[in-house]
Amino acid sequence: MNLAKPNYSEHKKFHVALDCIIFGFDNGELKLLIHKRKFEPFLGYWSLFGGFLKSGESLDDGARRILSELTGLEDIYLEQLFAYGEPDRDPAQRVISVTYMALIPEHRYSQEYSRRYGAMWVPVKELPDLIMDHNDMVVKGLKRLRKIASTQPIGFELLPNEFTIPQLQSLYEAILGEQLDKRNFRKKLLSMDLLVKLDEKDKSGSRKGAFLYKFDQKKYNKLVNNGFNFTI
Amino acid sequence: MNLAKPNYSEHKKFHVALDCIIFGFDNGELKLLIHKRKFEPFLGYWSLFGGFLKSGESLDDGARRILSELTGLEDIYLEQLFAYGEPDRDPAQRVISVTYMALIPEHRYSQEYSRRYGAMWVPVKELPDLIMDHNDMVVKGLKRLRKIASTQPIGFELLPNEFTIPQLQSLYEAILGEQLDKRNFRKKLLSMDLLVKLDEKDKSGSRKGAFLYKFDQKKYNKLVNNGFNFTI
DNA sequence: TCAAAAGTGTTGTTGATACACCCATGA
DNA sequence: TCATGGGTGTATCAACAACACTTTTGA
Repeated sequence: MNLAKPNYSEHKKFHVALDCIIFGFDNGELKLLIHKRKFEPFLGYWSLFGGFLKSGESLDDGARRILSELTGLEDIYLEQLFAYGEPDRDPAQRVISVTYMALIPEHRYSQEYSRRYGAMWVPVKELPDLIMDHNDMVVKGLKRLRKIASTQPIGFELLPNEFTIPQLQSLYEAILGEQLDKRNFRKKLLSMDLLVKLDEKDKSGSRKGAFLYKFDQKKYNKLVNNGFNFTI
Repeated sequence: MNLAKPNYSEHKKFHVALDCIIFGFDNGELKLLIHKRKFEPFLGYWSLFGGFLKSGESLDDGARRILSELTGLEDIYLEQLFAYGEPDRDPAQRVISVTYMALIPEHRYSQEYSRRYGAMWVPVKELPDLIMDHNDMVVKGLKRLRKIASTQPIGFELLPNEFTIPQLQSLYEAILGEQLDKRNFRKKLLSMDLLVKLDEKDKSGSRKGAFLYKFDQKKYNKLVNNGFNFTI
């Protein structure tokens, strides 16, 4: 073999897939969007949203394409997590899969898409058996979500634009899997000065109603430039 | 197209490469092991240690194989970092590359291998231009190293089995890129009760000599099982 | 009028930081 | 004897955890 000028073609090629771990939050529960797989092997079994990488697109582009094809949504939070490549992970053929974590406010995902793709939101605590190594992917994704959510303000990606403090707390409790003290939580959040209080109240959760807030992205960006670190 | 039973073969395949970001520590400096690339394109240019994934092996196995081929070392710390897939990242042909971070105690890497592969330890602060997106990979790798080193006891992977507290501190200073107070550092480290003090002193660094310590992996494992969190 | 969730402050504890001097030794 | 790096303790401050009662309102 001529070491100096080998042709890449002597090396094997592989299918590359992208699998999306899609988190949502509703009714106090952290959920995952899964669907029934549309092709063999494992046709009809619960699976993450996935697809194959195409020639002209980057990994990020591919994940974004798959997500928007299957949900109709653009501009959603998406982040690469991990590459899976056990030789026998897909019984049909060798596939390298790169996972992405996506955060979707549940109300933005339409019933129509849900019907069209046989998709369902399931609480992460009651996750059914998924195909291949998809359950491992979710476990790893959940760990990453916890880590990221406690060091960056991504929780807001899972809520409507306007939300209440109790909603936000309930979201963090679901993500972190533990109860939080409401006084400490509120104190901490408001002390970071990232939320804008609105005049309006949301009365859906209680008779008294809770004030709505918005996350101030610009202020956050400024703070970060000055060395600020978000923590919950 | 029959959605129910598509054949994978309708999808494109890609070369998959593994690139190793190899950190070392010597003389108070954090270093990176790079070498002159042995094939076109970019023959003779500085590059990370890399290679192509083979059919039967997992990503981890592939990274481990490449590392052991190029260094002669087994049993070294290795962890997957990130997948790179921009369509034009390799001008010759489309290649998806998965990076791994490796930690090698510098004294374990032999001159012989260094000569054989044209490899060199360079301080991360004075990194030359590397091929393609390898500089990006290193930047990302360094960030991950900082994060991991401050939450898990992996610093020891970069030192000899027996080391002194000042050595350890100097390593952490190099990784974190900041000076640390020696009293606080020592206090914190010893309070975790993970180090075993030996009777011997290392006199290479000073006339007085500093006591040698060993990291107690078993004790650490036990502590972790009880919910212990390492932090520097 | 009452049930149910929203909202509010203080205190104690713990962990992080800042800081200066003596010790042991080989040259 | 002196220059060099090793080794030690305390005081202050900030962040976090624990904790209980009042308010509002629709039914």
